[in-house]
Amino acid sequence: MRADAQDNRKRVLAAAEEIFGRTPGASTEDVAKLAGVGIGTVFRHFPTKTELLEAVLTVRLERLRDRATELAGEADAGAAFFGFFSQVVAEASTKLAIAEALLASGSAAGASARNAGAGMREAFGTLLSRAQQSDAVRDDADFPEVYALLIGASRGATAANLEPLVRDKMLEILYDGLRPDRS
Amino acid sequence: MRADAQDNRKRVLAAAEEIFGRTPGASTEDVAKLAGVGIGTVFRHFPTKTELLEAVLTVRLERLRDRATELAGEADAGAAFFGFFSQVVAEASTKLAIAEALLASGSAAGASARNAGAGMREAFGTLLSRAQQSDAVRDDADFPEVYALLIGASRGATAANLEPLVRDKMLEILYDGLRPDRS
Amino acid sequence: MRADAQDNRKRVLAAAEEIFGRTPGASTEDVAKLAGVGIGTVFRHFPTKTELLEAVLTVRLERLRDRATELAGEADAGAAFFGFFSQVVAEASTKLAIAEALLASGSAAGASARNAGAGMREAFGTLLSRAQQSDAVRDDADFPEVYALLIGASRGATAANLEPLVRDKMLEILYDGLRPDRS
Amino acid sequence: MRADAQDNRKRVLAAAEEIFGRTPGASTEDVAKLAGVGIGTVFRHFPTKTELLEAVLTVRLERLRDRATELAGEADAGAAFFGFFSQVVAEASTKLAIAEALLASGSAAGASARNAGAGMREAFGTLLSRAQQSDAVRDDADFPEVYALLIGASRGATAANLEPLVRDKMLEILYDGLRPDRS
DNA sequence: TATGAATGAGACTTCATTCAT
DNA sequence: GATGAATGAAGTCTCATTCAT
Repeated sequence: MRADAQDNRKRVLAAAEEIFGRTPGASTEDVAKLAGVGIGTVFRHFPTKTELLEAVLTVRLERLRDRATELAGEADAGAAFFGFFSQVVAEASTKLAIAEALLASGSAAGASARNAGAGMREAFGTLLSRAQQSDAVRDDADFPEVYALLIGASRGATAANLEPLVRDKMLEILYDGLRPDRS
Repeated sequence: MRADAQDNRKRVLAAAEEIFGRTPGASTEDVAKLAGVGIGTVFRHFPTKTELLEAVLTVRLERLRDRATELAGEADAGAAFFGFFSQVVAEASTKLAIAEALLASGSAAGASARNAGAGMREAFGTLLSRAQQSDAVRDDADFPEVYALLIGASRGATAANLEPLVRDKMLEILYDGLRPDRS
Repeated sequence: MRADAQDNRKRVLAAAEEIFGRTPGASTEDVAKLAGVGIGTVFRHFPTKTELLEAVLTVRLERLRDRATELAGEADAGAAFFGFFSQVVAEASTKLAIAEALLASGSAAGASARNAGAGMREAFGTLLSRAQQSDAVRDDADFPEVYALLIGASRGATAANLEPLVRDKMLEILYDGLRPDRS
Repeated sequence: MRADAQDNRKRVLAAAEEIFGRTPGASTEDVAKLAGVGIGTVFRHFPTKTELLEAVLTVRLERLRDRATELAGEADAGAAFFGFFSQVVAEASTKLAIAEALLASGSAAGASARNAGAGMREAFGTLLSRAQQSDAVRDDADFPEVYALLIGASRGATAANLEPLVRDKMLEILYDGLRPDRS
């Protein structure tokens, strides 16, 4: 692919992330406008609106996966786990809007997004295991429910449009539930 | 209003609840078809798609409010609180889809839905206070964060499409966080 | 026809005259509301919106015909002619709106309105002849062009939404053209 | 704008002028069909039916303004004035239908049409003044009533669907009224 | 007869997608 | 490759007309 084509692809992707993060119902034309390209260019790189949304979601998920992988190398496993959890929740609103837009487009996420999601979940699973091994998280919490809590906290924070302070208090309650019994 | 008109109104509302619960992006025509009436009838009862969505959401919220009010009379305040919490989460998926559809229709919930929402929150607040007075829920948990947890758990369960078993384990963790310190 | 049916018919007609005079694009429902009857009643008396409009127009035209016939008996033929002319122009706006509504309904005026129109034109023709015989109007002005002037002045006054003063000055110019040569 | 787009814009405008001139209540689809383009194309060039109608009306008014301006340079001021008057009346029917369609679309003419109208009136005012200065039109006729006569004659000719001969006789009467007193 | 709820064709408008330039 | 004009299916909503109550 030519260099300028590469460039355009990136600009479209960035524009899409911004627009769909704000307005899940935005039109493809809006994306083109923000990216500063013609609408034809958007469709050349992403033959379908669904594919564009998937690409955006994939980028987001890969970023999270990378962050999780990075944190997996840290010494304090508990801090790594809870730090990642908090960060995901803090950044949730944009990503969720995108996921919803994708859903509304009438398609479950395609292969690439699914892969990125799987990678992210795997990395998060590692963080969880290590936190449990170092006694920072209770042992009887299995991955599915912890992951559901991550999703739920993200969505709760987004939907209620929580102030950071309230969000932190919500997470503190949740983390208390996740920590091993102190008795 | 005539009896048959009442009937149709109910059928439209029921159809809308079912359809939008499944497919937030559904068309008004779909609702009419499921209700077995002409599209004109839908618009006669709900002059705007937004109003239809609001009506559906209002019904849902009123149902929850009534349930909360009812539980507020029970002897075991802790059981009442956690029972309501669990029920809301269990039934969340449909209601959430409706709320999303409403949002996508470009309007914050109107007066009636807002009222019903406020009523529901108030009743839930009462359940929380009583649970705290009877030492079933920790005292330092204020309403905003607890409500955010309710929303979040609902959305998490819905989004992840959790099996009941996993959902219960998720809630168990959450409830542990909400209970007073066990030390 | 029963007395109350007669009554309803009149009320519908009056309401239609008022509404269509103001708002040529008004709906039949609006007429029913103003008349204080159900929409079914409107359609029972006037099976078609077009027929309703025609009835209204017919009433108007008959009123004008009667006025012209009445004036034909007056002594001063010139005063009668110009008086009628001025009155028609002054009252034009409502009637025109109705005629337009009828036109927009996609039908030339039907039999009854045509008859009433013919009657009115005939009476106006008599006024003109008598005015010419008494030297109040020039002899070389034939009916078609004088009638066109009547229509035109009516429409001009209506369209331009003239103040009465300007309208009178306009008519004065026109009347000067209609009077016999002053040499 | 690309050449082919320019072309289509013109074709749509021409089609609209023809259709709305004949049938004020015509649908946008009809315009598209006559123009030989998809309905989407009509809306791309004129995002609203109202805007399309305005554009058509503006074109018409600008044409008249240009003609008036052109005539203002002629030597015989009287001939210029009466010539313009006659031409406006002769071409009135189409323009009027368009103006009505615009009115029915629920909007007073927008900026561009208003501007064009003002320009036309100004140019017509100049024609009038010059005709008065050269004693071709009576001095006590002010602009408002003369303009009302122009509108009225146009509408009268249109509404009555006059044959050219009758129209000319009507105008002759009107012009006699406008000329200075011959005594 | 009166009522007003039901109907559905048709209007305007949006937007994902295609294709000539 | 890029552009943006063209397309038309689909959605929301209106309203003349019909029909059950």
